[in-house]
Amino acid sequence: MRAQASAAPEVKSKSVRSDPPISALRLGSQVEIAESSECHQQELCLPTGLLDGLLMEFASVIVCHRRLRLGQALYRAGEMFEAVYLVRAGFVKSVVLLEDGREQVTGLTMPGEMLGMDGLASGHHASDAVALGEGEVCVVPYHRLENLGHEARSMQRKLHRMFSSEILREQRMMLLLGSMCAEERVAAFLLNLSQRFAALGYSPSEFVLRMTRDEIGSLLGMKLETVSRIFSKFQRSLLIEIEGKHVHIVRIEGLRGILGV
Amino acid sequence: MRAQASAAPEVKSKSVRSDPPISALRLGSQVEIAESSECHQQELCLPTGLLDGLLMEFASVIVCHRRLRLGQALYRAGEMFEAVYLVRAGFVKSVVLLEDGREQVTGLTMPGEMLGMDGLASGHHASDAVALGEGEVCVVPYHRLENLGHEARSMQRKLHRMFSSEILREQRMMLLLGSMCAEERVAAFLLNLSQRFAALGYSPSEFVLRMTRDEIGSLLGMKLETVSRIFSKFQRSLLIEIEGKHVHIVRIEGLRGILGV
DNA sequence: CGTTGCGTTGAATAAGGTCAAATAGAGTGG
DNA sequence: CCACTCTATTTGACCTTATTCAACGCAACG
Repeated sequence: MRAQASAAPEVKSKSVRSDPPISALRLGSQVEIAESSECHQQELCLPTGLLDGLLMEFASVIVCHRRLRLGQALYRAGEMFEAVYLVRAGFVKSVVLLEDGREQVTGLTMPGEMLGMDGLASGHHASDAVALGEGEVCVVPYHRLENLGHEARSMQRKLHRMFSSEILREQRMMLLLGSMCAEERVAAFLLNLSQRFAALGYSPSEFVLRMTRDEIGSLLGMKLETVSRIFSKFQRSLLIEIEGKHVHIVRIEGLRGILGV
Repeated sequence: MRAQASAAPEVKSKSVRSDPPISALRLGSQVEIAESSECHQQELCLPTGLLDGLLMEFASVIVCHRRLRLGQALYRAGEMFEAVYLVRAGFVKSVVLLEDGREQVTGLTMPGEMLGMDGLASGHHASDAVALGEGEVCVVPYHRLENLGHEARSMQRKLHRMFSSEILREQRMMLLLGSMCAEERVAAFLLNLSQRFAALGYSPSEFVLRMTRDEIGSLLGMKLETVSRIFSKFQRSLLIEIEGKHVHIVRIEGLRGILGV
């Protein structure tokens, strides 16, 4: 039916950007990171100058950038762990596979966020990291991080906090998967995205999903049909407008209400 | 309310111990940690001399031990984060609460394992840690860990691995919650326990659950009745024998089969 | 010895999953 | 530029699974 989003779905996200990009984000100091001039305009990216605290802190140990295209893997499960990655532009999904072929999306990493920390324990990555479109990441070799942590106590602590944040994120995910019904999960998903887009200086009420219904379902522990039905239901209740991957949150309190907040 | 657990059920776990406690565990070196003489005999505890790599490594920064009794909290959500904890005896569950009162058990920590790392990111614990019976933990103040990591690079790496392991554990939990049916979850739960008991030198086929059906259900994302039904079903299929909290795994391959392994 | 918490079980119900069909867009090759 | 294919999405009908509600047994406890 309403399959649409032809020409420029990605471009839209750009037009949607509303807040001033270099707005009130707690920036500690300035940073000598390469300008994101190479960043494709059609991709959601970390606005130049708007850099997450993390990204700034670790700027000095970034050895290189890596471009990714749709479906390309940053790393795969089983590969040697050598670096963690800061997403600079685009979206990356993390996927773990069960022996029997089932797979589950365990995370979605947006610009300004870090991924890859799962590989440290065993020395090998435990999941696949796959780009959901064009993107770019900063490569942060682990041994450099070690040096950094060793030299400055404050750095060490930031590193730990980074790990801990990932633990928290997964904890919240477990809560979602373990104790929410399908509607609540989808509402929580949309609210979470909204908040993260806002933190990047983009509109919190209008954005483009980078995942298919199937991927969203995998992340939220449900089937793609269920995701689709719930999107449609939210639209009928005038909570959102959705057309393909383009989402407009109309009544954010309504979504919050579903979560009982 | 939930006061129970006085004398008997715990004693069973002792009689169950079968493998020699000081068996083939990859111990790196010996350790100068206080003997676990104070360890209550009726509690499952880290056998003297059998210490997890982690526990050994961090022995020098353990400032004190803390006894816990049933239902007592090691920490609660919102409390200041000051230390992580090594479980020496007994079991501890981690619980996170939703605003609306719902709660979910996010983890079960057994002797030799560490908990509390969730508090680092914000400086406040994000979950409650509650003892599932008598127990004892080693208190490892975070600032001491920092020192350790700062001084020795190898220590720093071990610390990171510890964090990473927790991330992996939660990732596996997300997989369980997001893509397994109820029977598979229960089978995975039993197999996981079996493996962890074995690592402690206890029988992998016979052990005592320390959680109620309700707590198990919360951990596995299902209702207590469902847990009970599945235990009964496994018993009817002669995969396990179960009587209250006492479990005997009869056909471990059968359980593995359910997981499609 | 009644009360209370925990566990088991059955019957009814609800939530999601499965299967199938229809539509539309995006991409491909001529 | 068009025909064709492939994939993503939506929706309906039906079915399976797990939850809900309720009853009951058991053991510990005051």
